[in-house]
Amino acid sequence: MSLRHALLGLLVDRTASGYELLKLFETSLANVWPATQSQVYGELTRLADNGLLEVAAQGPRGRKDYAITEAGRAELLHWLLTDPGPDSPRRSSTLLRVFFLDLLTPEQGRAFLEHQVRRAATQRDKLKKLRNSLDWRESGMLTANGRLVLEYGLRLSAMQQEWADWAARQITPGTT
Amino acid sequence: MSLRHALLGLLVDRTASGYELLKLFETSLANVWPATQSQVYGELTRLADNGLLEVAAQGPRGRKDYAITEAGRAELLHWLLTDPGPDSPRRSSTLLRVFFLDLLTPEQGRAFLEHQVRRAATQRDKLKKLRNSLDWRESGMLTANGRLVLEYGLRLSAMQQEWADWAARQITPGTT
DNA sequence: CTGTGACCTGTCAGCAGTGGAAGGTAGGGT
DNA sequence: ACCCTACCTTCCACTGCTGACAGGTCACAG
Repeated sequence: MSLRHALLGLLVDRTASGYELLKLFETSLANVWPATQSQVYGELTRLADNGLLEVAAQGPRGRKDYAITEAGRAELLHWLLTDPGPDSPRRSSTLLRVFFLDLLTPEQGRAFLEHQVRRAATQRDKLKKLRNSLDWRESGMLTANGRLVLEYGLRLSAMQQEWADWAARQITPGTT
Repeated sequence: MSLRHALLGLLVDRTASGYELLKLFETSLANVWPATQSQVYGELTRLADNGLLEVAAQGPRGRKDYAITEAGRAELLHWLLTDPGPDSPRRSSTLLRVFFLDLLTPEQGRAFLEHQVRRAATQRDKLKKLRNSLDWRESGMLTANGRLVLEYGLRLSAMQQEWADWAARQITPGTT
């Protein structure tokens, strides 16, 4: 139920339409909290009903510019100071597969893990490029906080790559 | 939709009741693919309907011992050889919060991240204890594959701890 | 002035997952 | 003989999320 807070957060220092927010999700928040179109529009109307947002202006083609209200700011602040609890129990179909990996031949198992190595490496490259592309200046929110999150992604993919490589070598230890 | 495959996997070399499977989820698979009671029982009947499982025996108090069928084995194997696709876009309310961390005071932000450091450290300790408790022998599935997954958890929590520590120091750089 | 594509919003069916209620049986301890 | 606990299953209401469909308007190019 954090979609609402993501939206509130994006509207703190700017007003935007559902369409714009959608784009923002695709770019900045995609790796942290993806959301579909239906979800965003639905949540926006709900937030407006609850008084956490208000329609600041009506644009050209039915466009609605949403702005955060005082109540919305309060709610956001309150959420930020709340304990996230155990970060949603991570469900990973990849790790689930690893759990049953001995049902395959060692060759197949190694192939699977090496595939994961490559996947992680690709992800890592993508993030590196992203970092280099917008590093300097650009005060558009991605400065302070965005960099922290980006760094997390980098470290995560690095760790995954190393782990998968290690795991692959565990399977067929002494291949002379 | 991988719950079915988790169940099939658990039934590969043993037969079990829904109740037992539930316990297995709580212990071994909890960190990789948690499941609730309603889900397990529901999926089991569905799997039996589809012929991937069969009721091998009826126990004392309505207990049903499920066994995997040939069709079930085939399905499981097929799934294992399938590309997992991009591992479910990870939704993290913690990272979402980090994204909006500059709405708090630097002190509050640092406190938040330091809390994450501690959380990760706790998790790490828990996993370490788990590893030490069942390392030797014990061929109960946790030998080969389980160790790989456990190692993933250890590396993940280590990474999270280091990252949160680093991030906390990013916020108030020169505290003389 | 026509079409193509970007902009912009809304709704609905369906599924996976959560949480909890309800109901019942067997076995062990006192 | 009794109760308590562990065992064991089924059902349901609710939420978050997905994917797709449906509908409309502005802007610009040819």
